[in-house]
Amino acid sequence: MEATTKQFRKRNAILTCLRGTMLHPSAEMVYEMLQETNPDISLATVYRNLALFRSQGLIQSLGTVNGSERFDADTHPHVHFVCTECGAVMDLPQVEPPLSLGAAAEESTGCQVQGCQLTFTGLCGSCKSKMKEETS
Amino acid sequence: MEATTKQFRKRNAILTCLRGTMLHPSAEMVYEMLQETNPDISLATVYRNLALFRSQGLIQSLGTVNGSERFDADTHPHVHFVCTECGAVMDLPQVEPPLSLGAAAEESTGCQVQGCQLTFTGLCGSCKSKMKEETS
DNA sequence: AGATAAATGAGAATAATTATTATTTATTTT
DNA sequence: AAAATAAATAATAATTATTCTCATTTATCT
Repeated sequence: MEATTKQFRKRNAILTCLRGTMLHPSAEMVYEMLQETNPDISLATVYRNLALFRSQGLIQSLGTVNGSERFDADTHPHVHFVCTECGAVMDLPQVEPPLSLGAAAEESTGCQVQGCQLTFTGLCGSCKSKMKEETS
Repeated sequence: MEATTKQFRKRNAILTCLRGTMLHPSAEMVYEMLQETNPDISLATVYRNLALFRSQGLIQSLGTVNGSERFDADTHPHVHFVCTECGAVMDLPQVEPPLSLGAAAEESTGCQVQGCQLTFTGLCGSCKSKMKEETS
């Protein structure tokens, strides 16, 4: 038990970090968040384990925002919003992912659909406010 | 007229190339496609002008596939499919983009929605076939 | 305990993209 | 039309995110 836990201490810290945030962070962001509690984890280990988790289906990639790949520990189908101003990525739990469209896609193209990603882009609440201030 | 045309000869070649393909190419792919007709265009010029076109709203980015950003000269809302095996990006004109969901997103979050991107991932027809062969 | 295997740290290597600078090309001014 | 100014480009250096390498640590198995 104790030994087993210790073996994956860093690995678990990375997964726990990702599961405990709503920021949909990049590898670098995970690394920085871990500095407080686990300053002995290297950036390479973060990258390595994120790749591992993804290959295991434990996490998903949301694509890149401003050049950096963003990750999500929630692998259930759900919709995202990306702020083009500040790069924030957030869930839109109020919006239903249109999974039914996947079947239509398969029928019409002969592709085999495995995943679906719906992302809205625009200005988040706080960036929208800032824009108004600057104008007024 | 003549002079004006000449001034933007390379710029136009890049936009024309993107408008004339269904491949949703990367900057590198555009560069390679242009080699036949415009071997004197440098890769930097391709990058520079793609960034310009995007800032002007003439083209859109579809995000990165296998590390490279892909572009689309069709800025109307439409759905895409990305093959996780070969990296092909194709339109799914049969699938209606769920634009109405954008309003719901705005109401529930206070964000200002400006764009919407729906992408299905999986195996394209030809990669699906190859998989079957290997299994049989 | 000794041998084997897995995980990690540190930094080098890679690949995509962006920035810099000199040069070419076009436009405007005189 | 010549000179001056501005824009676009080529070539390449610089940057940034990510991956790879390898020596070292740490754990597991015998």
